[in-house]
Amino acid sequence: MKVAEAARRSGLPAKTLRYYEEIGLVAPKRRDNGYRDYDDGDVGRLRFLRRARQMGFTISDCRQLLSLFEDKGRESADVKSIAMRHLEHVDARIAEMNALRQNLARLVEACHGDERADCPILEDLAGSPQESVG
Amino acid sequence: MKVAEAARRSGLPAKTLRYYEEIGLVAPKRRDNGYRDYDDGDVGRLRFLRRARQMGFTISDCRQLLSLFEDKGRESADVKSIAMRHLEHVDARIAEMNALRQNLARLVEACHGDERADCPILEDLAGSPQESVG
DNA sequence: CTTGACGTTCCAGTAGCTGGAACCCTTATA
DNA sequence: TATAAGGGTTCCAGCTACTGGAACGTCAAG
Repeated sequence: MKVAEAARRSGLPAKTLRYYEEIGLVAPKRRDNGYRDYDDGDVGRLRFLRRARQMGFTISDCRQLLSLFEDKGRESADVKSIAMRHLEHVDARIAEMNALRQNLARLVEACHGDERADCPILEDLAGSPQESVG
Repeated sequence: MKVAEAARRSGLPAKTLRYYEEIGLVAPKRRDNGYRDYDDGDVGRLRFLRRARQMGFTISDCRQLLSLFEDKGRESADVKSIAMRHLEHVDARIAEMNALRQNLARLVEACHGDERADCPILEDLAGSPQESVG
């Protein structure tokens, strides 16, 4: 099938399919006229990539996961190790975001938000003059 | 002061100071020899930017916040509006991340992670063959 | 033979820096 | 006075993971 059909079936934009070929993730055959020719296996790999990306795996992770997916002699420990590393990364990000969120919410609440110039948000960003920067 | 000292006092890398000048955020004077010459006001603006960036504001938001910071006739409502929009954005991201985290944790738990090829993580990423995509 | 819908490649841009090359300025020392 | 060290400068490339667009090729229908 041509790129538009593979895009429809995989749920990814055609542009992304071309990009994935460029970086060596999914390389379809070519027809005589130069058109890409995706088969069901390619579509399966593309769907796999779409879901892995949705889960937040990097392209580099996806490359390894896809290779494990194709390798019938794989060990599930290798897959789990990638997923666990990613989970730790996600947890760290969530913790950061939550901390940041608390700060931000506190400032938003403190700001009266009217026509006056006085603003705790700006004051906080400016910081106290004697603070150390290290 | 020269760029290294301004970097030290603001807590930002010298590279970032040059970048911020390039995009028109903080433009120090120049000495005759072409060296950047930061004053205390510049350092204040740089610290402000560092903290705003730490809070997750985009450079575009930072530009507006900095301009409000400098404008003594500002209305705090304008600051609060930017911060609230950012807070909503952060909340949305946190919600996404939490959902993703649940999925990922479930899969990691389900995978025995040993020498066997069988792996629920890969199965999930591959998806059920009859699932709809469109 | 033209039109239109597809396909192709290649280049640039996104956000926010970061690294590095090639070169300039200043000061201290041999 | 030559030179080396340790700043400074500019400019270009690269990072992630695409996305938009230009310029052009291919194919089926009218």
